Amino acid sequence: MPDPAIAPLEAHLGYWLRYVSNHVSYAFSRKLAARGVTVAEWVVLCELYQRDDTVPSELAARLGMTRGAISKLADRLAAKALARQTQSGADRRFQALALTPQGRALVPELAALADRNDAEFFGHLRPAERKAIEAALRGIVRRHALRTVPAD
Amino acid sequence: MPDPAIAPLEAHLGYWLRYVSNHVSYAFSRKLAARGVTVAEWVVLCELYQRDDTVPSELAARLGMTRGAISKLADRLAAKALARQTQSGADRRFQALALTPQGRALVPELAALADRNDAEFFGHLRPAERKAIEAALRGIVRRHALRTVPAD
DNA sequence: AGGAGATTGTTGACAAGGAAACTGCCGTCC
DNA sequence: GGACGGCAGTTTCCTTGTCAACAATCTCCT
Repeated sequence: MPDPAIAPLEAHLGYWLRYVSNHVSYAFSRKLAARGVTVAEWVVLCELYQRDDTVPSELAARLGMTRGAISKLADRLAAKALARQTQSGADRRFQALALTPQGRALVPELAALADRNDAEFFGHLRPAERKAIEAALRGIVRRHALRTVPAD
Repeated sequence: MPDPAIAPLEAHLGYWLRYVSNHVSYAFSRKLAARGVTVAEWVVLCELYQRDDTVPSELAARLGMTRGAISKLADRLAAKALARQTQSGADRRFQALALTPQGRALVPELAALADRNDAEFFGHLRPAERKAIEAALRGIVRRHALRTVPAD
């Protein structure tokens, strides 16, 4: 008896999603690497840029990462002098993160790289097409009540 | 002077792509974990199912992974008795991989999980919508001539 | 023939994240 | 007021992948 036929990987939408997503992230990571930053670090920097003094556990929840991962990431950012721990609140358990001036100055440059990367991959799509895809993806997020989970 | 405003992460299509892709992969990995298999292992098993005696370097190129990664992956599959190395060709450098009977029997079950996972996330989309997204993603792959992540 | 160069798979060092145990710090309940 | 449970960060170990160096093997060119 012959082996049962199975659907090839390319028949799954999830396959193409992951395929393209990996390439987009990879291309972006190359651009960021030229500035000595990783994608995960960029995401944290971006969060801190928009809301400074954010607490690690908050970041972990928002980015879908472990507190342990954030802890190490914060160390790396501190080693690069892009962020530092602050002791703002009264509760000494909370050790918020804040951008250093260097970090704050860097974010807009990285944001430009992000814009460029997105345009590079999706700029050729017609606006309606873009909107449709984004709406579908947002719809999936809403349907599955996805909130916490892996950033990478 | 106030900080320059930057586009939020959610303004980028790449963000949503990665977000959803990570969730889909994560959900799939949970299903596979129940069978003691990882996503990377599943991909290799699937390749071998459709074309046995595939050479590691070919797998590496096709999957966008390093030869070293494939080597370790092959070790893991061998340890689980799902695949084994064969010495089919004349060139003794090539040590092709082939599924064991257990591995071959397992693949259709895993394929069912993949089908279920895909349906879970994308089954609610109208066929036209599905096709449009897949076409857009395929178009991006074609436009950028993505085939292999330049691993080295 | 025979050696230079390329290719294949393997191995070791490193990076980055998850899981779980551990350390402080806080609030509550007696 | 003091022990106890709960929460925030850290640390340790494990997994998995890349990178770079390596040995074995083949190809080609003279």
